[in-house]
Amino acid sequence: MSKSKDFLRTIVENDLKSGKYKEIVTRFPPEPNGFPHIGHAKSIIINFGIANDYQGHCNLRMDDTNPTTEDTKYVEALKDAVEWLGFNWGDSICFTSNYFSKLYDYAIELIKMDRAYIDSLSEDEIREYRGSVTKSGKRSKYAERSIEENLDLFERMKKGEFKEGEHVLRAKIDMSAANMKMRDPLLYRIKHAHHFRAGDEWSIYPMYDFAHCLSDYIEGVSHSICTLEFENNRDVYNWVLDTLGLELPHPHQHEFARLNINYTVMSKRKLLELVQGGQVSGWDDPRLPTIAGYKRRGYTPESILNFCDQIGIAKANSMVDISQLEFCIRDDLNKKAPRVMCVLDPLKVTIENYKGREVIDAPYYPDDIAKDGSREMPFSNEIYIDRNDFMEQPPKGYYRLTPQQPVRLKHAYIIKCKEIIKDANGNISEIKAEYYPESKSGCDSSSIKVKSAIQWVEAKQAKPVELRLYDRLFKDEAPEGLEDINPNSLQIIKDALIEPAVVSDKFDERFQFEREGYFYADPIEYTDTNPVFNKIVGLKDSWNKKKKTTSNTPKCPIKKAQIDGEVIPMSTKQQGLFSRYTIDLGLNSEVANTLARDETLSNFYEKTLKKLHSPVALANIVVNEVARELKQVQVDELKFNAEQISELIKMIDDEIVSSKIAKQIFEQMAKTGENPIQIVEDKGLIQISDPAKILPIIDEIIIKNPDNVAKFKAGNSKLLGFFIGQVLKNTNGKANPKIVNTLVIERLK
RNA sequence: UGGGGUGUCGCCAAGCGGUAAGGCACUGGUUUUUGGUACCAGUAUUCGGGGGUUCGAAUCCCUCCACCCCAUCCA
Repeated sequence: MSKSKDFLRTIVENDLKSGKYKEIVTRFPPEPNGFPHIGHAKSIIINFGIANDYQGHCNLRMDDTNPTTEDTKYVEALKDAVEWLGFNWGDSICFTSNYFSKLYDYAIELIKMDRAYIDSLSEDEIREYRGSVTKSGKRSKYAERSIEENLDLFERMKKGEFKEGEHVLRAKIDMSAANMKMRDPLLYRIKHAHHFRAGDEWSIYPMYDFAHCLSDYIEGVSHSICTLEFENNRDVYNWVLDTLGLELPHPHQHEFARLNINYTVMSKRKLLELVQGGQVSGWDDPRLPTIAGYKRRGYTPESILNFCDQIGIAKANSMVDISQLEFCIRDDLNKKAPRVMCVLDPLKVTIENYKGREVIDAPYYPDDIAKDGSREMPFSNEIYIDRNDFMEQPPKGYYRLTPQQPVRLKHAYIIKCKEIIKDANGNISEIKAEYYPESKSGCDSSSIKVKSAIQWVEAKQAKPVELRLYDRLFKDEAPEGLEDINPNSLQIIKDALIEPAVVSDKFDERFQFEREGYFYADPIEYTDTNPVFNKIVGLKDSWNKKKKTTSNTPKCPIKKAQIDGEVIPMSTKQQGLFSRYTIDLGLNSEVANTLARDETLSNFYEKTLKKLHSPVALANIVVNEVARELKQVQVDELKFNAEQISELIKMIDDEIVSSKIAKQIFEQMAKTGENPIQIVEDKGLIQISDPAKILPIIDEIIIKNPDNVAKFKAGNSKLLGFFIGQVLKNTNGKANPKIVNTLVIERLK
């Protein structure tokens, strides 16, 4: 856990520390209308992970408020995903549909408070009345219905007396809110649909904005973590809980950026399209980023967990490179998977000087993996090697078998090529070779040096095996649609040859096929007579890469030209202030500009000026520090006043305190409203300017950090900040930084 | 365009006024009976741009720019 904390855990820790919540409760709240994908995995890992880290609890909740799209089979897939990733949801899973009657009661409460009403506008009218992002909306005339009428209508909606679309329940908030989500959001709609759990009991179903916050509340959730697109919904979330006057503490919503990975799609809609359109074989197609797909392909839960841990959690929309995921599965399997030999594209080799046959005992793991186990490999004069591992006219740097270059058969002998047999088309059909009898693996006395060891299988006893090689589903990094599909995303090899022990021993279900990649016995279609392996991921291949990079695309760091937008011109009044500030008071134009354009700020500034004639220093603190406070609160809410600011500046002018300390004092003033002079007295913040006091500290630091001294002397001037920082730290910030600065430079000369 | 967010290496991502973490990718080298693994080394004079404040700014202030989300009776 040396890794730095993500922002959600920081929030959780602060909330725990401040006592806002006694216990951490999170939830993973998918809608059961599709198969979960790796983006859900990220959410699962965040929610369950945080609950685990802080001894809390995470609910698995099906957000089943839309009966027309949801189904039990998705519930099962979701449960399976959570379980596979190794998390536990406790006694039972939650369903929003369990709360339908509670939710209904809350809605009635809202109606009784006159904070919700039955609207009878048509769907189109509702849309029209909502306005747009730039135009405010207008409220429906039905908003004026009496509470009694609303209550009556709502009950009849529930009973199913109306057709779909005839009425809806809406919150009464603000039709001209800048946040579109707050323009009287819909709370309930009529749906005469069969719900996969609630059956036909309900004719009305709650909307997300109403159901979600209340479900969280009902379950005692403390941190309701969702993705960025719900940021605007947070206002509604809080409105519902606040308006109902629910007992504190309320749950709080926090948003993070959803996961995107290049060369794939992550939206449920697009995934559904691929499945329904037959572009893939189903939700568990190994090319899909679904949990079912990864599982079928052979990914381990650990690799997904690790991946999510590596990519972190933040609020910036981002696109993670697929190579990061591939690294994680390789990294995991490298430690776990037994190595075996499989020849994807067999080329027959006859070893002419080898007689008889033998059985070689070959370990499953290489020396650098501390695991035991071995299998028997038959060997004879007829074997197969991969067609790639022989070249008649090799390029420079080719390590494998050539007419001139011998090669080792892994775990067996060194062979050399004697003759190349070709068919009528000139294709190589067989190699005649010779072996070196004294070169056997483990007891090699031949002293022949070879550049590499290749995989092979014995011809008679090798088993045919079907291999399914997967490539990325899309050829485009950010695919838009079906036209971006990679036509070669699936390659099936029917006649690969594998060593017999893999099928007979069943040592494991995931293997590394040496020099090829990691493969997984297909959990559904594998049989002993027709073994099928899915390629999980290839090994890194620096040879292949080297060949490709010859036609490297040169990097052209085209920097987009920054366009400077137009600045709104100043009013005449502002211009007057501006020239007074620059000409009469000698402020720089930037500070004067900021001041002149901001009336609150300039008023405040004028007041400080009355107490102290130090126009530049006062302007700086007002523009930089006071402005920050004013972003949070109104002027009349400020804890400090202009007079105190003048006092603070006076102390800087009189060199009683340094500007660094002044910031510290200012922060305290902003927090408590204490008088600056009082703060200085209480804390003894008077600055130290006496070189006699500072020098010994500098010398001590110089002795303690010989490396940095050397670096500094070698020209690393950035280190000046380090030394000054150290001195300031040693004096609790009280040393006069200007003096420290000159003293340090002098000492290190 | 109103509102809400986000910009730190090719891709993720720490950092919250005092030497620009880490991972992936990439490039060298060492070890290796996997062109794998492991190990070592290299890789941002600079944090979207421009100003300002400060002894000192990725961090504070101003301003501009770019991208994402919001006008489903979806979630």
